[in-house]
Amino acid sequence: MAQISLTFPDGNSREYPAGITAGEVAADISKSLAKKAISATVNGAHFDLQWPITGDSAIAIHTLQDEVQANELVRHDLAHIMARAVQELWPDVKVTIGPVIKDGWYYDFDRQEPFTPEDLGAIEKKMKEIINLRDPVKTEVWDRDVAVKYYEERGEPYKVELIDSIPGDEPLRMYWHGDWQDLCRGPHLQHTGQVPADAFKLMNVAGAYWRGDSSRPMLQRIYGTAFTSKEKLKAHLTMLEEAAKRDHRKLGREMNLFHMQEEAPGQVFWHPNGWTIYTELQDYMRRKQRRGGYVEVNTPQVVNRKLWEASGHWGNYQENMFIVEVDEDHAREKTINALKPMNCPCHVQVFNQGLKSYRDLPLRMAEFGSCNRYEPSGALHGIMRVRGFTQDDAHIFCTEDQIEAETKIFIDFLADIYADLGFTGWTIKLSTRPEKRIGSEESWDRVEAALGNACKAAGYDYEIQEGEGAFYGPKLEFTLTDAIGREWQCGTLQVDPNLPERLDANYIGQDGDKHRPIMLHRAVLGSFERFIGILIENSEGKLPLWLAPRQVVVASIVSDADAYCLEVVEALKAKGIRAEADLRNEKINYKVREHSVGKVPYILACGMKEVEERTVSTRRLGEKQTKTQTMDEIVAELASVTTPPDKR
RNA sequence: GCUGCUGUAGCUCAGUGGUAGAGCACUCCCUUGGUAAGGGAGAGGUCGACAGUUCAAUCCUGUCCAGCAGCACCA
Repeated sequence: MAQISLTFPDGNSREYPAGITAGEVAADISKSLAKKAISATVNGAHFDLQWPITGDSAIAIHTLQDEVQANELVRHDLAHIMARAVQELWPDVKVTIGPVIKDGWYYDFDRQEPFTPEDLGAIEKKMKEIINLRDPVKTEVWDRDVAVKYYEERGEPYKVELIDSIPGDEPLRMYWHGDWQDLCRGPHLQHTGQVPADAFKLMNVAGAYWRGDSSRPMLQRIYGTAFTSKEKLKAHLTMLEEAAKRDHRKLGREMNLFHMQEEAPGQVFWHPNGWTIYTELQDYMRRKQRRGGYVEVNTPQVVNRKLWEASGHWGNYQENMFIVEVDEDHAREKTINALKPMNCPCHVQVFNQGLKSYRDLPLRMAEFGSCNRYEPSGALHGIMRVRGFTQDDAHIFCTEDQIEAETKIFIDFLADIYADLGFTGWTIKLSTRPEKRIGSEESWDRVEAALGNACKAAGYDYEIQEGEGAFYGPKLEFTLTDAIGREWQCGTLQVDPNLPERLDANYIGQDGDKHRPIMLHRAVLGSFERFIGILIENSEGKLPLWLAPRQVVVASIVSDADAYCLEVVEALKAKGIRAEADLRNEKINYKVREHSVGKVPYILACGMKEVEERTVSTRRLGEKQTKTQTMDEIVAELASVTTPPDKR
């Protein structure tokens, strides 16, 4: 038999007969490795230990210590083990697919009755039994016809459909965990006992459409989370609890920022505290935009359907619009309007007033545009996904030649704002031409290149999302990473030659002829509502000083200090600081606790000592240490730390 | 929109086929206390809405509304 040479990660290589499996190689190295080995990477691809190696290769044998591979295998085997457990408990349940996802896996089942939380407990118990069986994992390559026939006989239509969708040249692999069998690409562990039995947990059940298609049957999806050790599972569960503490819906209530109620689903009732954040952020954005060369406009909320027909929204977006019918007296027919879901058509109307010259371009037209969209009920989520919201929207009217420069200017503008708001980690994605599109290939070539070049010129890399652009033009998406690693797509820049065409926008060029401008739709925050939700979750409610709704509370320790507390509050207010007094008949411990829970960044306590010395006892949120400062000192300090970043 | 779950006091949640309870918050009283909950008393609810079953429904059934998780959606 031919010999092959296998090179190990340490650079050493050994000769083996061709067709040897990674498991046999592990056994050749040591008995303990043979036992601990879970899989192997051969020439960069991840295989299980049963896979024969046919040529010279670089090989690395993995154990549970190799986090990346171990997580994948453990989660993948757990998906199979769970499916087996479910079928052992309820033999009539049909299996579908069960992939590995971030932090775990899921498996979709077709079953008449819903799974209950008690069922999850039973499944988990059964899974542990299966793990303890230490059933060897076996694999075979099957002929398509055999596999189809097998699944047809077993009444597993979903598997048959899956086989049909696997390309004909791809071998069909079958895997066994004991007697239980599943169609699977692999790789898998040596035996079920290699799964750490105390490092997984079934999380929840939810509906999911077969193949992600809302016109197809809804299946029941069970989610699980798994790691390579009990400690890592525990750390993950703790992290989930931490994330729950940041929930903006919970903090919004606790900090008295806003509420929502049945009569206005998906719309926000902003309370004084929340509205303070909103207006501070908006004032900041307005200052930035003015300095960034934008003109600000404001356009109507309720607009006749004629405009939406002309813009194309009536045809493409109608089910997402609030339609308003007005039955005017003596009118022959009802007037039909729609609440604007976007600002762009209205901005073109402003652009179209008066004849524009090439000298007017680029024209950066901004609006804090209040929009209403009839979002599907299931999509609503706190203030993050709402039906009424305000965008930090702008449209840049320009020539095609100006796209690159305008894009670069925008990226710099956005980077500056994200930095001011405390987000340093963010990425750019460039979405390119989709299959269904308008416009010439040459124009797509030029515009996509312009966006890419602008990113590079601004000093940023970007990831390409092939085919994800709008039908009329490519776009950039700006995604920021929050304090606990979650990603939020906020900023966007979209190239649009279509709407100016539909709404007949034009300008007089240097040549004296009429020309069509291009529109760049762009936003930095996205919507104020969603962005404030992100700010709350990112900061766990401890907002930057300049955005904190209540910046200082001056709390009296004894009632004889009340008058002095009011004097301190007045001195702070005179500097524009949001200060209030807490003169309630409560102990200082109580007041400190309450305002700490309420995320007030500064608590100034005053007793008779402070009254006599004209000082305050300063305590910053989260610090146990207090410090005594004179009134002048604290007023100056707060005036400085509450200054918005663009005014520093 | 789809599947499942949930809806009881301002908040967090118990509970029962015979019209309801706790803790915190709130109001009042006592207490003037030095940096994360001092003590006492009181007030507060058409039990999400509408139908049905029943002598009787907050509880059982149905429809609707809203929320939660996931899916789908986010021209």
